[in-house]
Amino acid sequence: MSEERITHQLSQAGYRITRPRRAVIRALHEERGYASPAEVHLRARKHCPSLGLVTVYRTLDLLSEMGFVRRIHAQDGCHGYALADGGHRHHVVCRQCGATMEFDGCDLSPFLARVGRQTGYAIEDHLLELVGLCSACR
Amino acid sequence: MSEERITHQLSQAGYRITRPRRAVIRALHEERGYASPAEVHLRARKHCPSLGLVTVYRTLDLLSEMGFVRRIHAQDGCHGYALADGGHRHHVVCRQCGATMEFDGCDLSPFLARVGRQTGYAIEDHLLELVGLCSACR
DNA sequence: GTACTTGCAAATAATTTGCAAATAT
DNA sequence: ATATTTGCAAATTATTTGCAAGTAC
Repeated sequence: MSEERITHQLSQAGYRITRPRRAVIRALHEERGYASPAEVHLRARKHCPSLGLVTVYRTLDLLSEMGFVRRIHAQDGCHGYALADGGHRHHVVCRQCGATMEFDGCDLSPFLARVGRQTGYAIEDHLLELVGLCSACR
Repeated sequence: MSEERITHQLSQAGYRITRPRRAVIRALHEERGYASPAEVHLRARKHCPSLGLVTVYRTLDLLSEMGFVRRIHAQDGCHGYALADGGHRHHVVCRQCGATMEFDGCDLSPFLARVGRQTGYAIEDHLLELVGLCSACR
C-alpha cells in the first residue's frame, strides 16, 4: 500500500500525521524484506533525525494494529516488521557473505490454494525468504 | 517424534542424555501447542526440579538446531517452541486472533529449483510464513 | 578420568512505561 | 486551545555469557 494511502487512513481513524510517523512509514517502504525495530529506526532517521527508537516501537505497534504492517519471525529469533501486502518482495540470502538477491515470478498460488483448503484459513499474505550459498561463495 | 527417538538421535550425534535434557523434551511432548522458554521451564521442572532456565534455552537451541523443535512466532512478541512432528513443516498465523496451525507437505522443490537456477544460489533452507484469517475469524 | 553439561550470577539486548515538552489539528 | 504525540531516562523483560562444580560416558 502506498504511503499516501496509509497516512490517509491513519488520519481518517483520528491519528495525527507526524514527521516521525511519516519517517517510519517511508522506511518500511524502502525496505526490501523485513526489518527489526532497530533497523527501521536507523533507516527512518534519514527522514527524521530526531526520531527515537521508542517512537519506532510505538508506531510499528500502531501500524500493526491497523493492519498496515505485520510482525514476522525471523530465523535468528529477532522480530521483524514488513509492510503487509508487500508479500512479493522475496529474496535469497547467502549464509556465508550475506549477499542478497531478489527474484521474481513468485508463482506460489497453487501451493497457497492447497494450504488454504487444508487448513481452513483464508491466506492473505506470505513471506518467503530463501537461504543458501551465492555463486561466489560456492 | 517420540521421546526415545529424539534421545537416541541426540546420543548418536554425540550429545549426552541428561536429566535436564530429558525433562525439556518431555515437557515439549506434554505441550499441546507451542510454549515460551519460560513455560517450558515451568513444566519441565516437574521432571527435574533443579532445572535452570538457562539450560532450557540451551536445550531448545540444541533441539532446534537438530530439527526436532521449531521456533514459532507468537502474537504477543514472545518466542515459542513446538515439537516439529518430523519433516519440514510451516505454519499459518491468523492476523486477527493469532492462532497458528501447521500444515505439511511443503513441496516447494520445483519452485526452489527454479529460483536456484535463476539466481545462481545453492538454496539450502527457507523460511515461509503465511498470514491469513482462520476459519473462526472469517 | 575426561570432556561435556549444568546452574548460578552477572552481562547484554530487547521492549515498555512515566512524564514533561513539543506539535498536529 | 488542547488532546495527541514525542523523546528521554529509567524500569522491566528476554536472552546470552563466564565459570566453577557436577555428571554421562
